[in-house]
Amino acid sequence: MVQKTMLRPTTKDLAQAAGVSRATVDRVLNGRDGVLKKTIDRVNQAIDELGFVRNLQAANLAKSQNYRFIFALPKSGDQFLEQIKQRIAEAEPVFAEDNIWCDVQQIDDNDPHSISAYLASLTKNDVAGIAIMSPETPQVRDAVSRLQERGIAALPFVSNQTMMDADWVGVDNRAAGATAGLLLGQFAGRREGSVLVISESMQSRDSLERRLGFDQELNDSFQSLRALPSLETYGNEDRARQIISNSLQTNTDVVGIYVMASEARIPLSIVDELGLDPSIIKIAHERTPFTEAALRTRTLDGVIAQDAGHLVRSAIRRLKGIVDRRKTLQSQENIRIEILLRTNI
Amino acid sequence: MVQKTMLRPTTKDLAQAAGVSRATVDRVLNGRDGVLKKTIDRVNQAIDELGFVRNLQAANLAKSQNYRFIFALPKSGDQFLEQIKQRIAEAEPVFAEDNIWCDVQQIDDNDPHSISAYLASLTKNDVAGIAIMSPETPQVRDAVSRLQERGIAALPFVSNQTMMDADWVGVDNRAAGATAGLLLGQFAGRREGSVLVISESMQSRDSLERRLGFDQELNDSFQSLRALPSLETYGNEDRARQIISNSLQTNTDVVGIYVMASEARIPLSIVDELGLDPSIIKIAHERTPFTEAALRTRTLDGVIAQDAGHLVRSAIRRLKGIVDRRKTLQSQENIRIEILLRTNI
DNA sequence: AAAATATTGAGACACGTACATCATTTTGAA
DNA sequence: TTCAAAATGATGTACGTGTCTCAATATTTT
Repeated sequence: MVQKTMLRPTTKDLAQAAGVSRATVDRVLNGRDGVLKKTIDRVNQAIDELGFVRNLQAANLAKSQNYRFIFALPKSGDQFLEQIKQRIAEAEPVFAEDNIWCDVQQIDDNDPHSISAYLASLTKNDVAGIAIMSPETPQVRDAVSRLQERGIAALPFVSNQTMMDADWVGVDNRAAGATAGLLLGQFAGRREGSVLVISESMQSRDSLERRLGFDQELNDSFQSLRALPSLETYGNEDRARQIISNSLQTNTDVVGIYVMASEARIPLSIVDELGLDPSIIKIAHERTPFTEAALRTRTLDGVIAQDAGHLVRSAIRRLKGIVDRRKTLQSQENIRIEILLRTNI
Repeated sequence: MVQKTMLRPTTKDLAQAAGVSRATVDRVLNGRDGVLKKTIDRVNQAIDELGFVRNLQAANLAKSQNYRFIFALPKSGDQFLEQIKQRIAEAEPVFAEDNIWCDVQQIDDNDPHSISAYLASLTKNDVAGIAIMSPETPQVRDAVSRLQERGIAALPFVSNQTMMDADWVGVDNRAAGATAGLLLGQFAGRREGSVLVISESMQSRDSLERRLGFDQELNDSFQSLRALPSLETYGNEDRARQIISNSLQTNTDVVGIYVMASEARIPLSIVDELGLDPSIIKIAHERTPFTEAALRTRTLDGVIAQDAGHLVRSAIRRLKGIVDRRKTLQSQENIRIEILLRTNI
């Protein structure tokens, strides 16, 4: 049995080392009560000495644990949302072998009541965890807490959450805006002039934070550039055309355009129609088929992105980590602010 | 048994659906012979119909499969190598619960013979897979093939492999060099002048490919910039000081410096000593404590990096994927060329 | 001291798959 | 038809843990 000593210790070994029975080891490991503190310590000491790590696979098998996760996404969506759905679908067969099953549930994100009603309807039997992408409202906040009380893992996902809450999946939008500012400022060289800022709406926290970071960076490091007030398209193409061309007529010294919205296609097509000086620096957000193509054709100079696949997988891993009550790897779950240029698409 | 139908099907269900015994299902699933083609088809059809996915955890338990992986790294190392070792150590406790155990083995990478001797000594019992970071030589190449023949998963890691071989973990160094070129070119604005290129040695494939991409990008898009011949430091500080100051005296029109070596500290400190015009654009490779600090203090304008943690985890997942004979998620294993600016560190 | 309670032990079964053995059926060839 | 070979079935054990039940102690209370 020389080999035996090389293998990882089991609860049986642990019981022997601690001088207790397997039943007691189980009581300690799973935090059941009715065990003397002295005994608990003895077992924990043995755990350290042996370097015991529970076999998660065997444990899950015994519990017939399965990981059913739901991604609650908004109904109406841009290309970035499509990317996310695609990544979820892509991840499915791979995660399936790990006993992880993901469903997408699309919810009307304009109606906080319907979201919280949906969340309230979920049982621990239906689902082990849920990643929620929705604007932050008190209703949703409440529903999330109540989910957690019922033992369902819940995780804010990508969108619009307060920075206070460390427990979410997404990027620091202020830093993303600052990065956009730095890139635009540097790319503009020593030119002077104003910068067009286009967003879909300044209602969302995303937009506000990006704008904050962008302005701050421009103020700090590129004082020759002047950021104009945000133009809000409300997702309406006609309106977008109107306000963009208006603004370009009024401001003849535009040297840069920052498209803050995660749907860059409409604003950029309009800018393209207007036939501006190609030396004007254009920065947008999120990797989509459109922005990729635009980078290649040099219609776009840079893209600030968060990797949709990474977001999805990180959410899944974090949900699983919560269910397993285990430590997650912080550095892995830090979603990076990516900079895409035409050379590193 | 309403619930039962909602759970994932087992081999038992599969046997029933296919109208065969569990033993035959086992024969089909594990590719044993002595089964009629007709029967195999019937089982496969049932697999599709039921959406059967084998329970990897249960299978591993039954096989008492364990994943022992080795990272074979060079002995001599820069800060980037330190980063990698740190990430491996960091990943350890997290992967341990998944029954994955990683060891680091440091090898003299100047001696191809000692590497291949080491690789030849490994048994399938010792180790399930190995990630190898070493310059490409015929000896190593051979040793790797022989590893695979013996059923040990082997994976080129990070360094110096031919682009031909799709099965490796690392970034496209040509694209990384091009990205450095694009960033430097754009950041330099419309200035004209020459660009200092500093490397440790042009012997390695890494360096050659980076240089290739860098030059190509400068030629294509920034013709006002002229890249000087590579300065090779050979990791020697005195030599570095000598050749860098020499070059700067000869070329008074330097507007940018590209540090291609993964060890940026020495060249950049020297440049710093010489007290150059701070408007000179400086680009380096790899995230290290030094480059992070340099970005913050604006000593450095941009860093092209590959995420060490991502590299490590990707290698582990890929090795595990090979051992499990399962499909891996391509998009996940694509190592991104990261651009770090001071706003997105 | 007796009774009640708290703590621990011993053992069995389950989870889904791998793997082995032996029995039975089917098939093909002589 | 008969027999051997091939194909399939039936069944048991193992993997490491979770979760029961019931018995055996140890400790406290009355």
